Amino acid sequence: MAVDESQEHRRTTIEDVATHAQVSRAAVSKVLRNAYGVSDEMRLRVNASIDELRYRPRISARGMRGRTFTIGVVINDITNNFIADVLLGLSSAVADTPFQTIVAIAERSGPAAPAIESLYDRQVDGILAISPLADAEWLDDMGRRVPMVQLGVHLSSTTFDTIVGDDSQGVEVMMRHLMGLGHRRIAHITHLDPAWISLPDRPHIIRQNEYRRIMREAGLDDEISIITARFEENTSYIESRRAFEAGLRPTAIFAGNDDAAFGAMRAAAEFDDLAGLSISGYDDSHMAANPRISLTTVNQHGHEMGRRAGALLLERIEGRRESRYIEMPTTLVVRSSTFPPTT
Amino acid sequence: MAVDESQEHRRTTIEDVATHAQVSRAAVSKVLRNAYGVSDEMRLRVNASIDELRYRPRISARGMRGRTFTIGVVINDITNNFIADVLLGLSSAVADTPFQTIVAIAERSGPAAPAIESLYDRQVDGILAISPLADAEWLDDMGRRVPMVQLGVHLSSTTFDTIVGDDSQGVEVMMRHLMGLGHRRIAHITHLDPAWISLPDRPHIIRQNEYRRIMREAGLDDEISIITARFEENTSYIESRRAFEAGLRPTAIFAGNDDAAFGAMRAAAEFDDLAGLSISGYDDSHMAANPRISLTTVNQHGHEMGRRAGALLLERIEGRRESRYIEMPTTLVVRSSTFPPTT
DNA sequence: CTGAAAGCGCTTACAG
DNA sequence: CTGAAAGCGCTTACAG
Repeated sequence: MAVDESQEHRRTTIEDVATHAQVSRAAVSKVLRNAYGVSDEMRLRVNASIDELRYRPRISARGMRGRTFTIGVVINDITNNFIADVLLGLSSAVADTPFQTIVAIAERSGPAAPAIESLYDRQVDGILAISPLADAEWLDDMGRRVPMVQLGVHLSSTTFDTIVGDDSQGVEVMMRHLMGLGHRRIAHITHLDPAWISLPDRPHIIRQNEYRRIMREAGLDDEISIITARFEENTSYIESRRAFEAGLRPTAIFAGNDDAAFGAMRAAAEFDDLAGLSISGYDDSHMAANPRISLTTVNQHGHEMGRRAGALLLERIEGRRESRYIEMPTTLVVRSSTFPPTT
Repeated sequence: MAVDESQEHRRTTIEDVATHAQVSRAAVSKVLRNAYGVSDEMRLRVNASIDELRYRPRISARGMRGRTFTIGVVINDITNNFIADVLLGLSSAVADTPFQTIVAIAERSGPAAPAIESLYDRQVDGILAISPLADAEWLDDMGRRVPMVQLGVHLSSTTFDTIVGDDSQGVEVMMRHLMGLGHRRIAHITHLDPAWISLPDRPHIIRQNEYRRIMREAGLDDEISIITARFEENTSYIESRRAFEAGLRPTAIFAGNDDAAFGAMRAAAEFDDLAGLSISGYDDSHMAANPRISLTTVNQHGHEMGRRAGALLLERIEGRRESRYIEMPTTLVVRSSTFPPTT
């Protein structure tokens, strides 16, 4: 005997508890959900059995009759500090509810659809999609199928809620800061989306367009120069380096994201005549505050965005159907990586 | 009519597809799973209906009769680069399988149990627990319930597999490096676990013990000094600062983790007489390579660890029952943050 | 208060 | 090749 005891990972079920406590499955179910109509004596007995057998109900089975009490989040970059802040904010909004959060990680520059569908297949009660790489119509359709909040892309929908940072404002305060210091030759680092996506309102596109607009309005059309990289340290390093080698000599670089700014820093360090280059970013990630980095950047208040996204999602799960569109202000954080031009 | 069409988020079911394609549910199920015994004509018809209705089977319902094809990962720090590398490695191992990965994030210094149980409740087919903050017996019991691999803690079990970095070796090469540069007054920054946990073999404990052992064996008992912080930039900044204010003046600091090293850097920058302080870390995170940081550190090969963890987990899911214990070598990465003592 | 029964959406033997 | 039926582990009306 006992030969196969640990072999099969058989789960304890509600039936086991019912047998052990000598009651019906329905009774166990009621105790589980604190439903009305159970005697104290029965409740005690059932709870004892639950503890003794270390029973935990399967969410799947539960989900067949209703909710799974699960919120799914889709992200595409696990090291991104802004996303980490958003997740912390979401946690704070969800903490006192019975909902659990699970995260699906989409491929870095790959489509968000597989990750979103994977959550949908697992029957989450709601989805938070962070800057998803997906078509507007596809997202619309998804919003029809499951309560959804989208964070980052300036895209309003009738089927899901949207919460974005005020990217125009963020870029404006940053550009005003740089121009105020006396910079005119300001380059911008942007993120290249894969060719198959045509979603015009992703944050980096807005930032790039605003950069162009502000340069033009300042009469600096000729100084506009864009380094096309990715919002990631290494690609930004490579592309910045390539641009510097090709002769680009701005007095300031405004990177569309902190990681891209870090990459530009690394590249600039390799050119003696770029010692006086000002560099700024976007996101106010943790390392931006490091004294050796001390990056001027734009804080998007990710924690608060995540918290509000969580609140919106809970409302939707509870039945709200009208769409919300929220734009949150940003804050300029001035540090020592930006200073007046030295040439 | 049509008043409630978008109101209820009703899902398309296998029944809907069967009706639409004029076949039985069993037939749809077979097409779904590419099972034998379906005529080409029927397959075509069913697939057409599936596409038209955009039908996706519920994993929950599927899971009731078998697997959910889901791997659950538990992490406690979303911004940690080492963990990000592990996740990428896991993805590469799981990429060509039907398994999907979902992540549950445990509270930063809180117990891992709720996150692990949440995955278990959702009936994942296997769990990868990264440096879980949990009792050994509790983990043992969990391993009996579900295929599990634990990464990080030097803890061998009969119910789950373990994969760890060779922390002793990592500390040894780092200490040898520092001592080789001529350092004798070497301080160590460690991580403080919450009081309720008593798992002696977490990585930072091993690192601290090795540091002590090597110092003693070098006859440097009197120079041993430990800064107790957390493996996180800000706490490390605060505690390092406090130690410096109290008069601690090492020539080198070996932090048990890169983020802790970054915090120490920030603190040291505030003391003029610490300009010649060497600082090193552990993990080889992305920012360690930044030219302004250029941190000497230990690479744990997180990607490879994650890949092997994924392979172990798949084996377990396929039925292996004997436990594996794998220890992976580390590599010293020397950069410019360490140099001979200046005093 | 308590429990028998139906049902959620799938898959799996099993007949035909 | 095709489908009717049972069953997975829960919850939910509904009787008693």
